[in-house]
Amino acid sequence: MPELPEVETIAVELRQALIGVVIKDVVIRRTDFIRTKPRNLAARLRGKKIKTIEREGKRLQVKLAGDLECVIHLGMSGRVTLENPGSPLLPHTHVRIRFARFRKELRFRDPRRFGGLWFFDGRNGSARPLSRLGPDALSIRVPVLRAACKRRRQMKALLLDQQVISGLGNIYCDEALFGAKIHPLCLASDLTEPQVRNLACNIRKTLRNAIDSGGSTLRDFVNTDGSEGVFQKIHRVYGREGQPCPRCQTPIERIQCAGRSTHVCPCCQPWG
DNA sequence: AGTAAACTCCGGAAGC
DNA sequence: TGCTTCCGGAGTTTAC
Repeated sequence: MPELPEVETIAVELRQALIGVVIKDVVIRRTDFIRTKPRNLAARLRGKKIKTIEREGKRLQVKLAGDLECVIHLGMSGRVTLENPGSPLLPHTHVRIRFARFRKELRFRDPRRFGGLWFFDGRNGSARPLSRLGPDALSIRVPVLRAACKRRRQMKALLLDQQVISGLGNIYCDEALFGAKIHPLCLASDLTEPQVRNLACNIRKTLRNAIDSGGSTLRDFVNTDGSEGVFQKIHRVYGREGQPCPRCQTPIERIQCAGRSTHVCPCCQPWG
């Protein structure tokens, strides 16, 4: 499940490899994986240089020469990889991008197809069917969070809303709320000023920590049972139902919040 | 109006 | 072994 830390790691790696690289051609194996595109996309991509690669929330934004732009969203099961052109195509590889004078090709896999690619130019750019993103969670500031918390809404539901704050998914919501000792079902409008400050700090810290350990840990575990190892290393409540809270040893509980499975320490995160 | 819940997409994984 | 059920990011729809 690529969340902000994974997307950030991917952005760094793609940037190192692909800035200044020129596209040779694009193989679209599933047309509906391309969610929006200008006319004659394939022809327009040919020969275009990659200018910038940025992360915005859980999305990747790739800017190309000639006012072309690509937004990548990985959804639940999306993977983007640089591979040798000859290596076997894994199932659900929907798009391949090959380059001039760069040996590897970029592949997009996504079994569940919750993700996708959006291409824009000056003409379709104004009507993007992508929602506007709130301020980035990795650098969320107290005044912004304070303003968001004026609403009478369950705290976790608010944090999951990408239009309020962008980048937090199910896992890091639980982790940040645990860090701040705030119950996910708390009304945002009931938070005290110290709680807001603490939460802002914990959102940044949780994500930064995941990026820092993810960068090395993810790589160490590639092609092994990697996700498991990383999981146990950095998550304190997520996926730990029944296991002792790392702070107070009380068993972690799993509840439902905003339709998502939610992990909480009933002792550290009192409700009401 | 603002919030919440249900529904949609889909296939992997878990459970029976 | 083979079926059914659950799960979820995010947009849309529906209801309170």
